[in-house]
Formats: sequence, structure tokens, C-alpha cells
Amino acid sequence: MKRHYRIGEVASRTGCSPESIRHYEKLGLLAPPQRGEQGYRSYDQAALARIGFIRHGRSLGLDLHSIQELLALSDNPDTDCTAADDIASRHLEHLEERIAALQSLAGELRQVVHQCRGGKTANCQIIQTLYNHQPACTERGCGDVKA
Amino acid sequence: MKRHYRIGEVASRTGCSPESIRHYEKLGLLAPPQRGEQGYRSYDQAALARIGFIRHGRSLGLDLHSIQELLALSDNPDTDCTAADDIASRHLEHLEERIAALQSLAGELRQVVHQCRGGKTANCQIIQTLYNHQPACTERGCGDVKA
DNA sequence: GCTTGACCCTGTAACGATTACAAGGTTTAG
DNA sequence: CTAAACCTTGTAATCGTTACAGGGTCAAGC
Repeated sequence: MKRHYRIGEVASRTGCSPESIRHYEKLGLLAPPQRGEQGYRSYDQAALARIGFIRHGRSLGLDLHSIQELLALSDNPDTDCTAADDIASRHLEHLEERIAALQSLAGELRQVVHQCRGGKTANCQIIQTLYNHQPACTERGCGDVKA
Repeated sequence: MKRHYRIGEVASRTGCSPESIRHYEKLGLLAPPQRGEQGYRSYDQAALARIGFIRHGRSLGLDLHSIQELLALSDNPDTDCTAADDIASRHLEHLEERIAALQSLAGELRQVVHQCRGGKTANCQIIQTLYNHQPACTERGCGDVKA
């Protein structure tokens, strides 16, 4: 006797909004679920687990594409595990690069914050810095940082 | 005798693509420049400096909205400098939060990477972790991390 | 003269993941 | 019976940048 859940209940159980669940379905991370009498999506326990998988992957910062690859590996239990390890390692490397970049930015920013106490913007250290300082790299799009 | 530059030269001098420059104009960060004979945008030195300002702000990770606020402050030299300091401080705080979050993710990821040596995905530690592990926070959208 | 390539113009769509609608139908509680 | 809360679909917004399409202008080389 399998319990089934409508999308709203799945949402509150997984912490994943109904919109996102439908989105994952459209992207192919979730198989189209069965439909109830009124055409409502109906999810079983396995689907819940799969959504939890996606959710936890997201909470680790993995993108949906990587998660899709991991799900595909998980669907084929006989595959070599190296591929999964590669995805995680690649992401960890990516995270470490990003942390380093953000730390560098934070350091740069700490040098200018609180430098102009109660003055006028004409003499503001922050604004002066932005005008004068040369970014390290002037290549196209280089140095742009998300967040 | 003021030199003027077309958008392509501005691009190579500032490291900012022509598309981005036009984008900044559309968003109101740059005033619409003078136009040459064929309708080509024509930038003077002040515009170059302003684009450099934007560029450096972006390289520090500021969003365009914050940069616009800083530009507005810079355009009114008599304004109190506190506002600029607030923007920078807020951003620094934001950066530090993000660094902490990413470090936490990286730590979590380091625990699972390289745990499954040459096995099959059926026993893969990474995939098991994604299935089993409960994210700390199951609130809507909580725990999602960009990058 | 005529072609080729490098510029410039405008407007629109893509990226990634999510959210927010609109406009409709259904269930549930008071 | 009615109002709120749910479900359906599709589309558009967010952010900053890039990539087109479809067109115009100009200089160098043949």
C-alpha cells in the first residue's frame, strides 16, 4: 500500500517549491509522475527521495546539470563510481577557487570601508578608489564576480 | 581639444565589452553619449572614467544597482559620505556571509570526495550521502547557494 | 569598381535557477 | 454556499552578460 502525495505536500516535505518541482520535471531530472483523477501530479516515496537528492545537491551548490549527471549514475548502479567522484571533486575545486576570489575581494573592500568618517563624497575614499584603482585584469569580462 | 572615442576603442581601453557599455546606458548608469556623423556613440574622457568606475565596482563584486547609487553620490559631491560607506560595508558583510557559506559547503564536500575508490555507483559514498543526508534547513529556498 | 572585413547601429533571445504572475478548475473547511 | 487553499498550464520577470539577426558605413586590397 503505497502512499502518494500531491505536489503541495511534496513541497512542504522536501522544502522544494512546487514551481521548482515542475521545473525539474521539465528539465528531465524527474520523470513525469502519475496523475490523479483531476490531473494532479501524484508522487510516490521514490520520487520524494529523488527530489531530496536534488535538493541536497543544490544545497551543496551543485548546478542542476551536475545533479542530473549524478542522478543518471545513480540510476545505473553498475557504472564506475569514478564519474561521480569527478563531479564532486570538480565542484569542490570550483568552490575553493571562488572562496579565494571572494576573500581577495573582501580584503580589498576592508581597506576602503570606514575610511571616510563623516566627510563629503567629494573626498570619499571609497569613491576615489573606484575611480582611480586599476583592476588587476582588463581582459574582456575578467574580474567580474558573481555575488 | 578633447579626444573622443568610439565604443570599440572604449571597450579595449576599459576592458568592458561594447554590449555591456550599451547595457549600462540603457540602465541609466551612463548618460547617452554624443553621436558622431554616422550615429556612432562618441565618448569623452569623463565617460571613460565613469566606465572604469563601474568596471572596478563590478570587479569588487558590487551589483549594478549599488554602483548606480555610488555614481549618484559621486555626482553630488556635497552629499554625506556615510551613504557610500554603508553600501560598501553592506557589501563586505554580504561577501563575508557568502564566504562562510561556501566554506561550509566545501568542508561538507571534502568529507565525501575520494571516499569511493574504484567501486560501483551502487555503493558510492557521494550518491549515498546525497540520498540520505538531511539538509540543515528545509525552509523554502533555504540552503540554495549560487556557485 | 568591387569585394572583404572590421567596425557601428537596433532589437531580441539566451544563459541558470527560481519566482511571480495570469486565468482557469478543484477541493476543503466554515 | 462560499471563501480559501490547492492544482493545472503557460509566460515573464530577476541579474549581468553574451550572442545573435539584419542592417548600415568605411577603409584596404585586388
